[in-house]
Amino acid sequence: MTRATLKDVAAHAGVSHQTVSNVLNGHPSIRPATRERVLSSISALDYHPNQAAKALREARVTTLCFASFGHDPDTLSDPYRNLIQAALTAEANAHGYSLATAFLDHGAASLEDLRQRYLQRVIGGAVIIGTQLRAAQWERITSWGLNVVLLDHLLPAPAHTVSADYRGGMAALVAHHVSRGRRDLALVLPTGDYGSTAMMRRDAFFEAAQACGVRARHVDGDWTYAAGERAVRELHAAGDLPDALLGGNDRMATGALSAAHRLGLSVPGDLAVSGFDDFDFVQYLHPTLTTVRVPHAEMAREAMRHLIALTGGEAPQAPAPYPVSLIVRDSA
Amino acid sequence: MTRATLKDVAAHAGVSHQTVSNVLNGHPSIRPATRERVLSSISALDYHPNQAAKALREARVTTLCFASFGHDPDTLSDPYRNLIQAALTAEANAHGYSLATAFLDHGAASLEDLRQRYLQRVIGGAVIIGTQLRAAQWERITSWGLNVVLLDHLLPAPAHTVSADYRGGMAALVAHHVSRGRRDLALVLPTGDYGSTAMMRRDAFFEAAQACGVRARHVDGDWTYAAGERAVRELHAAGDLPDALLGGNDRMATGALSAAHRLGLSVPGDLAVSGFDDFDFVQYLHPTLTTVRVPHAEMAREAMRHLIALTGGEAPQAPAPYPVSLIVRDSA
DNA sequence: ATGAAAGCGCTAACAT
DNA sequence: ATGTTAGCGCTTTCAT
Repeated sequence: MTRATLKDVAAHAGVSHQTVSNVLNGHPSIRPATRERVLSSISALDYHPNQAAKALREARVTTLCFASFGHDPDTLSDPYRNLIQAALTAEANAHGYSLATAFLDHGAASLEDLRQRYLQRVIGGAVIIGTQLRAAQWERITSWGLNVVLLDHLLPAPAHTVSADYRGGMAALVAHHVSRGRRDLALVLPTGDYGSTAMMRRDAFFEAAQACGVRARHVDGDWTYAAGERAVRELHAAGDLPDALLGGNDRMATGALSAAHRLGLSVPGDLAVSGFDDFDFVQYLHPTLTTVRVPHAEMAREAMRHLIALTGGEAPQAPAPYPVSLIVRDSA
Repeated sequence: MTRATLKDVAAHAGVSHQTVSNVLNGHPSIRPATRERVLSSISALDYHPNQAAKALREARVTTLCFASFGHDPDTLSDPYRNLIQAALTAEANAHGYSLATAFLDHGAASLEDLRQRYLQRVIGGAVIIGTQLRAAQWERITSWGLNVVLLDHLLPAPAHTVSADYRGGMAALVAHHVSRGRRDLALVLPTGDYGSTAMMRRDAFFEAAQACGVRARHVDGDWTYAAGERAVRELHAAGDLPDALLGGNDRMATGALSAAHRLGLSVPGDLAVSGFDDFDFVQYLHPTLTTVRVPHAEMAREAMRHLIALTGGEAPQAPAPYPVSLIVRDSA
């Protein structure tokens, strides 16, 4: 079945193809009668504009990209990604853009792939989840000229970033643990590259703990369930278990809970455990998880709006960090 | 910065633009010397073909679509979606296609959106997760002429489906529960529409239970954590708790575990709990979850290969159901 | 083995 | 208010 083109509609309505185009693009100075005739021809022929032709002629790209890290199933299946993807897709579609996906890693090939898609006009911009992005990679990407908005990353302008008030969230969390009598806090987070919010949260953690006069330590962990479990097991094996373990995300907190169960530790009796994100499933853990809620979906929508503005040549204002909130449940 | 076109490369190499095109598309009858010259011009000018122009001229679409259900965070954040999306993306990119995403629901708008994208030549085909697809929706989609491959759905040809051996998996699972002394099994699954694998698994469940001579019942649940929790709570409230609860997926099993904890039931002592999927996080539940592993990623790759073949005008053979395997852990 | 001409479906610029 | 001409960047067809 060969689909109708502008010309077919024009012939059917007895006007020039340009008039049809004008009607479609809402141009002024079209006689109502003509407009009516064109519109009825359009629906009679079930005409739909060819986006490829439009894109070529207008020299603009109608696909944007969502890039995130993770090849292993554990990282891939982080609910975080899904929520963000859904929000980005909805926002992009609402503005007439399609959203493609890219999965990055720390090798050269995945970045090269993204660059190819940019140079071939397949994608016009990208929202990148920054949590695992390394400084060198960021520099490469910016050197291409691709419009990029970073989620969960904090870099000075001219970078475009959307982030949450992790500093405030961490301060509230530490205060909560201390108010419950905890005096020896361990935070599991990746070491973090320049601009990473992990770095910022770690700093906020130490500041807050120091202000409260309690012991604070940092344990390295790469966001996975396994990392949370390992952290607790190693601290326990070293005979230096803290009285509160702060997971840098809900997955690591889940792993920590699991390790506590296996070691026969009671939570929160022997060890308080908290997370960061507030994903759905943490209400179904045992015990239910105390965590910091981060408005990932709203942040993603803002990032997409920002990207679309950039793509349209605007210079949108940097959004303020999004407020987070402490959700107290049973684990801490 | 304006990017190089075929003409620019041609001028730089001192040949016609057509010759450059021939070199790029690996046409025969190009003198090695010419070819060399063209290639060096290409890299000198950092030329990259414009996909929009190519797509227009070749009248083909280079973007495929991944469509799945779910607007609520619980469904959205099912790890299932992520694993499948990553596999589909990798396979699509490997074949030179981009992958867009669509989120469907049971309203008319989301399907209309998909249809628009098809008619506007934005997407050339789709892989759809069938678990929540209704018969009426499926009929609408097929009426368009869009190439579609269904994941986790079972419809007779000419539908294209990729599925797993759920029947065999269910039989093995029931046999396992019975071998551990269970005599009263409850399965939580949606009621399921025509072609849904939920329907097939439910049938297999009753057949297997009957063959073993044990009691079997079906409880309605919509794949969410909340549904699993509700199932256990309601059975318990009714004073007719089974001795094994089979979650139709890992999320519902997780919810069931949570309910058991809150009701003070020991697992697997008072109640055995099993899942279906084998996602990463079920190893971190307490107790660890006995489940049936489904090779979602491999199935997704096969679905994408199938779709790409369809898009290329081939008539690929229907793949056999993928084998599943019982993973015994602590919960059953 | 290479070049010239035509046109995919659309919009921008100009003419009427 | 509408029609005509030109061309986005590429590939297909046909000449040379």
